[in-house]
Amino acid sequence: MTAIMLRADQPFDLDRTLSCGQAFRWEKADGRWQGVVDGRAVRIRQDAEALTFAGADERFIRDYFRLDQDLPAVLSSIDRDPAIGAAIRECRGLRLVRQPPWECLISYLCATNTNIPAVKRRVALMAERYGRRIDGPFETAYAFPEPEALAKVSCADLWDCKLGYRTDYVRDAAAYASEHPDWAERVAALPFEEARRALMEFRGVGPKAADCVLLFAFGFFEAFPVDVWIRRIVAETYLPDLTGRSCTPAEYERIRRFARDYFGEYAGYAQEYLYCARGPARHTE
DNA sequence: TGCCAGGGTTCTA
DNA sequence: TAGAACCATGGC
Repeated sequence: MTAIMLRADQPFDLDRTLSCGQAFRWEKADGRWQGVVDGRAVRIRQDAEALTFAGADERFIRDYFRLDQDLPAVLSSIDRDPAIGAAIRECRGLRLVRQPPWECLISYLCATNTNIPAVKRRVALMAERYGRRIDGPFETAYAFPEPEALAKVSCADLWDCKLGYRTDYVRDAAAYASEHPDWAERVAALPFEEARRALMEFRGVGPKAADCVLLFAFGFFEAFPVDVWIRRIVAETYLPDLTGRSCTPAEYERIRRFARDYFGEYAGYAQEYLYCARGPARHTE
């Protein structure tokens, strides 16, 4: 086991960070989190300012959890009103992790019109069946399958991973990514709006999924994904003239541009804090 | 049992 | 171009 002593002036809340719904491969048992990230089976726990972990080195842990990002400065920049202020107080220490782009893309392809437990199940099934088995600090861990591995899977077998109508989207993305292994590097090198358009070239990736991948994998912090929860919060707090229940493309565009102008370059952090602090109907872990 | 969920695509007017 | 229909599944 390796330990990091966190700086008192740089808050970090492991529980908030891993339970807020941004990543789908972590589970908590006996006070410890275990998950699979980028081919590593990682076990980690937090006791106050001590972060103890196995399965990865300190550099990887710092990079994945963005421990070197100045979180107080980020939160100060988005703390614009009592609503986001309350979310910041409730969830202080939540950090946006740096997810592997390929896994993040497929995870959010699987996250359309569904709930978080179902997404976790789909991702876990794909990993168990088509991912590489990993030795680590806990038993039977599987890496998320590489594009080449998923591209070879039959439609029926992928369907059996509970993907439903998303099956063809995953197969198409796997075929493309295996033929263009530099796809993520090319997206990362683009300006934000161009990167967004590039991600939406994948069939099954619309504005919401693209914004999630930009935020959670590529570190475009101005991305502001609008799901049903965020739309509800924005309508109640910031844009009361929003009508109806569905989010039309024009409305999505209006909300994300409002958020970028209002919260600034770290609007994505505001989104995640509002999402994490949302009301009592939250999902179960 | 019905509604809802980290939506997107396709069809139609 | 906007709105409606449709899509599979699982939690509650």
